[in-house]
Amino acid sequence: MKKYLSRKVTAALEALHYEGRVKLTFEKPRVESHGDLTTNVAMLLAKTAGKNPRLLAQEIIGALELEPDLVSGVEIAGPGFINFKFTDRFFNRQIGEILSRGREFGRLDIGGGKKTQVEFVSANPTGPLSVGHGRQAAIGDTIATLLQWTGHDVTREYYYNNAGRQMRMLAESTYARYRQLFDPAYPFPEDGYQGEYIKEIAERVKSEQGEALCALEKEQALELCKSLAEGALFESIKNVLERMGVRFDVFYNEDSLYTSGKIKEVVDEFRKLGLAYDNEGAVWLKTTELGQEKDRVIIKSTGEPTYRLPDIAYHREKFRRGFELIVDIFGADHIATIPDVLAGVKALGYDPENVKVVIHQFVTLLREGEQVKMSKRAANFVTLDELIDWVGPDAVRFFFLMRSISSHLEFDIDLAKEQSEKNPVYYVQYAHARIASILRFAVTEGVTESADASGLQGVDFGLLKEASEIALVKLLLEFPATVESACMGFEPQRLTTYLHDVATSFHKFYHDHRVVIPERELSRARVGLCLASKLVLANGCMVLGITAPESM
RNA sequence: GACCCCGUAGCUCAACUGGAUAGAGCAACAGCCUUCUAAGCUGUAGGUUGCGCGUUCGAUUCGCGCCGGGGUCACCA
Repeated sequence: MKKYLSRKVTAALEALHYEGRVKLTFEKPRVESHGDLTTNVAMLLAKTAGKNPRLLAQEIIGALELEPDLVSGVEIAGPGFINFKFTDRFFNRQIGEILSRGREFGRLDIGGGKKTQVEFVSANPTGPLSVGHGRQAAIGDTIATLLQWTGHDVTREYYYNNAGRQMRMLAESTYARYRQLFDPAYPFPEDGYQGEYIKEIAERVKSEQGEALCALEKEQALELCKSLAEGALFESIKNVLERMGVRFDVFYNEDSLYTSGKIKEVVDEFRKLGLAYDNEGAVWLKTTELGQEKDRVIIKSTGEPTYRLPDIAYHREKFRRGFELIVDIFGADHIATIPDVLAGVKALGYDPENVKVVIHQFVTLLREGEQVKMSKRAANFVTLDELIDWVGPDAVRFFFLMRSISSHLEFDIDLAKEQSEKNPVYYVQYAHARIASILRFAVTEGVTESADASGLQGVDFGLLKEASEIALVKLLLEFPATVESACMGFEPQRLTTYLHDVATSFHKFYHDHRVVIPERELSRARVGLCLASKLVLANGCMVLGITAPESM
């Protein structure tokens, strides 16, 4: 549609010798009465041409050569918009295209097979995943799928660290809880992890090992506790991710950066570049020379690196592994680390433009109208597992994706739990199930042989002329563009909003017109429209990672 | 104090990257099932887009300054 008009208007501009002065764009007007597409070229040209935009528009229209069976109207409106209206035929003939592309409808080629990595969740195995991780999992997984749908070669990656201070504390907490099973007075470390899950892990250690750890040297016992706790936590993390339908291709261990010498390599290289120096026993990175406000420590005086160093090394490895587009999904609390990492990567000779950092804001849970305060240390925090238990994986994913990434997300548990029939996700799924039901009925009544496109050869979709039919078709045809804009802007909420609109448009069509009717040809055309709607809903749900049920 | 995100209907949020008359869902009110799923549809009401300047044909969107909420500012990750 845009392509067609773009060709025609360009030709007109050339005929008038206005070509190349401004960028020609078409947009879908918000208001339906303004037509199907609009362009503002006349207004943009007005300045350089020194003419009234409405007069210019008139000139352009005069030079246009359009086919009347495709375009039914062209008019000048407002300050100088040129509005185009297409014929119903132009739209409804494209239903056939949706049907023939089927489960592929909405897929695009624009990525050109670009090797792309999406890193997300990346929580260290020190506790169960929180609802915040859940939002990240939903966002990351959906962005990854969107990238696949737009023709990128995508790797989903989880980066974790099973060494360091946090893991040490995990081991000590587990060990203390274990010892408390035998001696309730055994002291618990001051900064230990308070959560119940530590006690559960300790119970597991006891059932597997009995009293054996009490007899061991403490260091040895801690080592054992660490690996048992890590194993248990990773198992639960993978389990809950699986419940959400998230599967990673690669789990990348930070430790491998040390054992393979990559960390040292980076430090040496910074020294060689004159970007690293020693001061007060620590190694500093001259981030000031890289456009930052102050220099940063990369190796502490204790000899341990700060998080920046492995992060930089890791990002370099991403480039070295051949990723052309690197997408990092981070929570708002990690925002401060990004400039250092990007500056470091740039200093090492890689283009930070190829790293897209997507930062999402936090999730607030509401229960009985009260905000649920959450802290990993304190015992009161809602895990992702619990949230899924309450509202189900589809609602969890959909809710997490409904809001724009940069907005705080408020998740009302009671609403999602008690009034689930009012969830938008059910609204969308219901539309899909309803269509499935109609198609089954159409088959029973002999309108078509099967509930797919195979029985619809030679159907004349031109028979669809009703307002709610055409409105639905137009909306369905916007699916690929919606996938594209959701992907390019890293804004999955565009898709949830869109699917809700499709469901609304379908419900309205359903309400206005019966599908299975005596007029056989019209009935078959409507079956085609139902099928096309079902495909768009199903494909959209697939991208969002939620189910599209055949019945509810 | 510095930097980042947010501020849109009573509530939760959209708004296709600067377009025309700012839209949905809850909540409120009034209607619609003898018929393919009423988990649905139709209508009413609800707004100075936090406030003020500026940029231009045109601003919820871009810039500056305030106000309010959240976040980050370690030799923690």
